[in-house]
Amino acid sequence: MDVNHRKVRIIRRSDLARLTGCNLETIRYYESIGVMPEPPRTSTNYRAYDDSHVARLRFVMRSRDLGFTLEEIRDLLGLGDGGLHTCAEVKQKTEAHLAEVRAKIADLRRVETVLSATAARCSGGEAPDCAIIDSLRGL
Amino acid sequence: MDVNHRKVRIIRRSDLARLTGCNLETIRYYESIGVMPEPPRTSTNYRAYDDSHVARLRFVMRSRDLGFTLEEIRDLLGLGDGGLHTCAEVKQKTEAHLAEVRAKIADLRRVETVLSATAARCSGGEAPDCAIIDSLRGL
DNA sequence: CTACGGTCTGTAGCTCATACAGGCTCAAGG
DNA sequence: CCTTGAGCCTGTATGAGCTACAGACCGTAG
Repeated sequence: MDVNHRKVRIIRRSDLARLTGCNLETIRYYESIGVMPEPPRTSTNYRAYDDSHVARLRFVMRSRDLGFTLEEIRDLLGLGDGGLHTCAEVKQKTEAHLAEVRAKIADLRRVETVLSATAARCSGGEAPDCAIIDSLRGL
Repeated sequence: MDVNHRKVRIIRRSDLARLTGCNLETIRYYESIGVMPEPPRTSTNYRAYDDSHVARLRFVMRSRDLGFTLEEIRDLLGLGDGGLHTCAEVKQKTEAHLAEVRAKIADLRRVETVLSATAARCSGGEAPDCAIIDSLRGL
């Protein structure tokens, strides 16, 4: 009869951090900006999370890894005024983001080309003169 | 005999912004953090730049475009305590940065793969259920 | 009972800018 | 000469996305 007791065993903030790999303080930050819900509290005012919070935070972190902004994540979660509610809306957002990611890759490839060409021109000597510096100067 | 007069014609902050494409306020910001030097002032306290400032700011902006942080740029310019003074040091910094850029490209490519696969699975319908959301949830 | 560690809140700091308020200054037009 | 509008000056606020710390409270092992 204390099955209930076992089930209700709470997850503290530090546990949630450990379970998700999220920084402890970031959890509180996410709560403050509405990306994570305000959890129930213990009688002594400690945050009491459960499995749903773990899943939600993992979702948030995974989306962040994929480069979505916190605003977009709020949208994806269907929160806030402009929450997305249909699959079509979510797909549209995802594709827009995908386009951004591809543009960023193209940018970085240009950067890579310039940097590797620049480094290759460098003598690597002890002198303060440097081909890299010169080329950054646009000489 | 007023050759000197012609030579000393000053570049104002707005001119520097126009010549480099840098935002007006950003110039002042760069000065405050030591990436740009404090220029001489006119008798009425206006900043008085010259060609060397134009070159320097172009160097900074080009480096920023290539993804160097302002801290790294300070290093490249040989400023501050840990200023780089030899070609070898500069080359080392450049190659480290190049490695970061390549890592970032690899990251983004993974993101691209996930996002495009996810978007492809989406029905795009009117329903609130969504394959994208589900896959972000890690189901 | 006393330590030590975890939690609470609020707030400051970080990076890389951008923007605005309120006060000077400069150049052109009347 | 005076006015007017643009441009400059300073300091400070804002933005995202966190991170960190101070000072107070709580909880548990020894």
